[in-house]
Amino acid sequence: MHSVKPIGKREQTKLNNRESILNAAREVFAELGYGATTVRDIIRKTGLASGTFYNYYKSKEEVFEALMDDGMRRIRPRLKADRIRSRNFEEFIRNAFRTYFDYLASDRMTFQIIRRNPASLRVRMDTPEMIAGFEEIREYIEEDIRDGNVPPVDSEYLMAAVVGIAMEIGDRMIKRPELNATEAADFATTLVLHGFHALPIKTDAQQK
Amino acid sequence: MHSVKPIGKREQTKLNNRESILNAAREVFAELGYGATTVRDIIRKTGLASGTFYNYYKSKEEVFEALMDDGMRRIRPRLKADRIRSRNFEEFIRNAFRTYFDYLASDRMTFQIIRRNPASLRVRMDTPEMIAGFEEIREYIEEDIRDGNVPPVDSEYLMAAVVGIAMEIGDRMIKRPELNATEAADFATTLVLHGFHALPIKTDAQQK
Amino acid sequence: MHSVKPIGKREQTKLNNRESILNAAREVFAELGYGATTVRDIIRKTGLASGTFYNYYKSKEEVFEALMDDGMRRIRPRLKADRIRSRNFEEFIRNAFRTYFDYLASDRMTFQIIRRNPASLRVRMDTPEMIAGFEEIREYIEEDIRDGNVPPVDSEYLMAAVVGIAMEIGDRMIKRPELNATEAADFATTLVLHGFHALPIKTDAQQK
Amino acid sequence: MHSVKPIGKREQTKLNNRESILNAAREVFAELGYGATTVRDIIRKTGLASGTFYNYYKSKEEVFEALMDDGMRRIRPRLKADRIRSRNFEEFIRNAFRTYFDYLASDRMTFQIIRRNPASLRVRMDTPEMIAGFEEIREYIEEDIRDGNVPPVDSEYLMAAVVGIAMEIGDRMIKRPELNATEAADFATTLVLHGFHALPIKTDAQQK
DNA sequence: CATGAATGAGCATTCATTCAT
DNA sequence: AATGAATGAATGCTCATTCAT
Repeated sequence: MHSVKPIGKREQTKLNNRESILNAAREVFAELGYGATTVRDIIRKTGLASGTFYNYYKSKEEVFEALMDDGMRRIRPRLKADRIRSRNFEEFIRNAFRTYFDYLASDRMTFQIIRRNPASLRVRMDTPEMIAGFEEIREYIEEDIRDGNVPPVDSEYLMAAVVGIAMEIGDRMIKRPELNATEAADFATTLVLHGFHALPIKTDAQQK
Repeated sequence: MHSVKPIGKREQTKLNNRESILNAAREVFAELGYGATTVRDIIRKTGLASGTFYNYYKSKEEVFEALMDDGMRRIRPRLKADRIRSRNFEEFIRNAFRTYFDYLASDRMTFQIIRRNPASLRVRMDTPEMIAGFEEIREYIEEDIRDGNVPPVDSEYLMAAVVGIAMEIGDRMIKRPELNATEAADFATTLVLHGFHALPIKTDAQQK
Repeated sequence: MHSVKPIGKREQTKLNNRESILNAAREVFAELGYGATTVRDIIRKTGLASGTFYNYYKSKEEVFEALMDDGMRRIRPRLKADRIRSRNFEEFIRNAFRTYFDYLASDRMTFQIIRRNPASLRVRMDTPEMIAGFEEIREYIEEDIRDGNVPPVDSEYLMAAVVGIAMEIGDRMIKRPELNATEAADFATTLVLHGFHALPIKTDAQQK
Repeated sequence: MHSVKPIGKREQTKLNNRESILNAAREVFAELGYGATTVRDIIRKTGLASGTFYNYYKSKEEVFEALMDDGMRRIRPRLKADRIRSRNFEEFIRNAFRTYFDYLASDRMTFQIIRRNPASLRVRMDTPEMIAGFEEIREYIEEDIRDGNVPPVDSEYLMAAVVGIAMEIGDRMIKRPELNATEAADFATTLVLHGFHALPIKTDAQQK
């Protein structure tokens, strides 16, 4: 077996540069917050020449979008897998929350962009990839409605609720001293499936 | 009968200026998005001299914070009233969602700040007032736990879920052609109280 | 008698700054040529802060235009005076050329912008003021046509010819070791009035 | 029979590239104006790689010069022919103007470089070729002075006047709705030969 | 307390040019 | 000879902020 697609030195450099910029951006965003970050900050951390940056992205917005899309792109296949291996809506919701909180815990750094900011300004970008991800969830819901597994509810609102819960709980989760994705997923799942009075009881160990 | 609290001409001017700045800011933020707005833009719309601005606020962050706090300050008393007149947790949740979605519908403009942005960048600022508002909700929950009205669940996560649901559903609501705060409140309430299978059935009239 | 319009310190500064910028620009343009000059070069020579420049002009084009207009504005009244005191077209042409070449000789510097450039790039800006000046000449011609002093010729072309002659001869004049505006004016006038065979004979003294 | 000067494939490519660059430059200059045009713009329109450009010219100045020279080089032989076939100075002047205005009408595009510019900045480059062309005219004049056909006038000024008339009238000509090189040539010729009162009368057809 | 011009640090961006491939 | 990504100096310009009036 041999390398199917040999990569020239030029191609390699380009790949590396793109990667460098993304990494630098991730760090700077996490450090300074999105609003305070300037293109120059990213370039500085990159070590590349300023002109080079513009061969890859043309604004910090574009880098940020790439970063967000990157995250979403990693999640969506898992979400699709969740969907396939779940036997019913309950299971899908459970798996999806689990997937999301696990991912969050592992890539904590990217998502801390949100924090740090002096005035704690939170930023979220609805990139095409993210919107597509949300829509996918919505479609799953509609499929289940069609199949009679879910009552004919407002699928957009249900999706929104799921997303909102994931975001806010996820946000609190990564601020806690020790990350417990399972706990967060259980909480979110139960709430969506059965409402607050079915929520897991908090044992002493979980109190701070 | 006389004016209980006579206001000097100077005081009045100060009040007016503060108000002008806030209004100008609200409009500019809604128009340009938070990120793209500069202090200059706000000043320009104000008609005041640039130096004057700094007698009131010292950055766009501060104005934005004031704007957000303003909203929160208007909501919190209502939330407290909701709390008082509610006989149980269920009622409180219902009233709180209702209050929030009604407010959102009435002050749609301020909240559209979030939108508009070319790259659809969403900005949210966790001002002290907002955090306090969230904490208040959390305390209500804990009170109810202590009183045995609510099982001893993770109050922070429950609060986060409620907030997340309110935000995301609220967000979708104001994007819909006709605003229906009742519908949104019913949806959110039922989800939190009994889970998704109890959600209101979508009638034909609601489908597009 | 007293100063009718006392000028505050602020006004004075503004006047001075405008003047400084214009002077700096004139020098830099003369030194580097129009094309090679950058706004920063002008600012540098000015000594003012960079932002200050933009309070007065918003590009080098605008400064250049101001400079050109400035020259034209100084000439036009004299041209009008020439017109008034001339008893016929011949006299007007003679006086006008004379006025122009005199001005050129006195303000040689501004017009040397044109020169110096490595590739000897010549630049001319048709500012509104200049166009107006040309049109004025044209109108004088048309007036004379109406009055029967000049045959009904193509006034635009005649104006163009006069302008072209003035420019090119003027250009050669300021490059000569010693400026002789009278000689240039005589030459141009005779050519326009009677054609080349009536041109003044060049004496030995004038040959180089 | 065989090709007298066989051209290798390499030579052909080089010729093509040179041609491409010149054509691209002509278009870009006409579109953007000289000042606003960058080497990049030219390269982009060319389709060649940026490095390739530098194998042929080393700046936009050089390309512009080549472009101007190109025009001059096409005119000069015709001017020389005019000279030869003219029996006297009058005829030469007439033919020369005619040649120039015809050329202008046919290559209108190149000369519109001058126009277009937002601030109506007019650019003229005195390339060696152009200077040589002007000098040639001057030499013809001096020859005629030596031969006694023309009185001993200031040949530089006369040449300058002819050039100035050609330029300014030419400029107006190409701005007119329908190009009439004959009319322009007649006008210019008569002015130089006999002065303004001999100028062709403008018939009604020519008035707008 | 209002005013608004001056300030200059700092930013985004472009661009001519080089040079390894 | 052609290519096109990398380079980094340099530019135009904005902006928050100050402070004399």
